[in-house]
Amino acid sequence: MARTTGSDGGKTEAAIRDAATGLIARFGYEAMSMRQLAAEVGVQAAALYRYFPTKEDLLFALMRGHMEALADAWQEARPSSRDPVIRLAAYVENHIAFHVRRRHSTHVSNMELRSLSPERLTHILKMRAAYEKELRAILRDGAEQGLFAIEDTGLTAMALIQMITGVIVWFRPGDRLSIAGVSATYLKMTMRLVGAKTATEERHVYAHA
Amino acid sequence: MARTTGSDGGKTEAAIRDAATGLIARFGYEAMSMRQLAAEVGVQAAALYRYFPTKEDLLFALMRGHMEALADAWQEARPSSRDPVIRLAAYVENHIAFHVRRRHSTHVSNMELRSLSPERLTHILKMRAAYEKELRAILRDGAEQGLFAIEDTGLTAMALIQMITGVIVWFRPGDRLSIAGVSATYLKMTMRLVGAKTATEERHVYAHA
DNA sequence: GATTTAATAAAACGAACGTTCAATTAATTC
DNA sequence: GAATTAATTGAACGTTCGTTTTATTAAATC
Repeated sequence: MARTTGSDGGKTEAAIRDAATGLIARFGYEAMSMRQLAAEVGVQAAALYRYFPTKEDLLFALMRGHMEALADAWQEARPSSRDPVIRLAAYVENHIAFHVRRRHSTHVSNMELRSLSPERLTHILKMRAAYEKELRAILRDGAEQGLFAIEDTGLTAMALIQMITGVIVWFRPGDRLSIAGVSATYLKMTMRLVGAKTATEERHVYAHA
Repeated sequence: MARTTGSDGGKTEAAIRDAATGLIARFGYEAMSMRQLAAEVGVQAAALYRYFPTKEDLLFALMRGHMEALADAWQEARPSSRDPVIRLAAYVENHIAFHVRRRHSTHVSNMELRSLSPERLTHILKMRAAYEKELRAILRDGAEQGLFAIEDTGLTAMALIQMITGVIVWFRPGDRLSIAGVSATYLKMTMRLVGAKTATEERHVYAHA
């Protein structure tokens, strides 16, 4: 046999990306063989090489796609308001929603960086840095306006990112908690962590004093 | 040649563990070959099999050793006080100090769980669960005594663990920040995150009101 | 100092790996 | 409907992998 009935390049490439994301997330990049991936797609191993010249090209394509989707999602979710509290809330909510929605893809991008060539590693890290820079800007603005009580903007940004990305480590859709509930709780923790004074909290503080 | 002058089983095993921890942390478990490890130790690949029957046995030994060391460190650092604030501070400080000190080992234990057999994975996860249970107990006690403002003990514990373990992702000894400085900042963020009312903060709140 | 045991080297095993190549068939173009 | 292009197969290549076996030498024992 050779070309199969109904075969289509576009569909096959998408199927490869999907299957690879799942397999790498589950077993790891090194542990996934090209033959295993081909079997998952329903194709022979050689067919993969029409779409991705090497295994590493495939990994890089997945990671770049993930980072581009993340940047796009944030552009879409970014609020027009200049209020740091509103912007921080939007950042956290978009981050959690995106990463839960794309759990496997996130796992790949976070765990397999060391399998990238130095140039490609740098490329992905730059995309990540640009995204994280947005959070630091929000924190800096909030601190300058006296809305946040922050010791170190860089440290706080890293702590927040680790915390909110960590959701995907334990969260499973259909758990006792809904995505919305988890997101709301993480938002409250975030606001306390940065020392934000919300209207509610101020009322509580005054009542207490 | 065969047995070499000055060769010693105890020393060789320790050298294998050290070298393996470094190599797996850098390149990943699957990517590290037994020949590469042997070369790092300064020995032939076959010699490794006198100490660890299989590659997976070696990985499991490293992970179990890491978790045991973590449990020991916490037993050592655990305060006699029953005050949740003091206990939480001790937990966070010990956690950060331990993980920074054993960065490579931590990376191995956090990233390579999927290379373990199901039984061994369960074993390591149980050790981890026991350690994290201590944190949940502290948070629960603090919440019950009205010292912490926490929505969900389990969620908060996970968020805290992700946050304070994340230090090792970006922290490099000899950075612009000292371990003590980072630890102090993370402790403040922790206390705010759980809504702890410290003496200092209460004074500040009252002065503000 | 002979004997036993511990530690290692050297070579080899079969299996699996990423990748390539030539052949073959489906879909498209003219 | 013939010619061309796109998609895929099946088989093979050389390499590397984890692991085993056998032989050899250093250290420990008596």
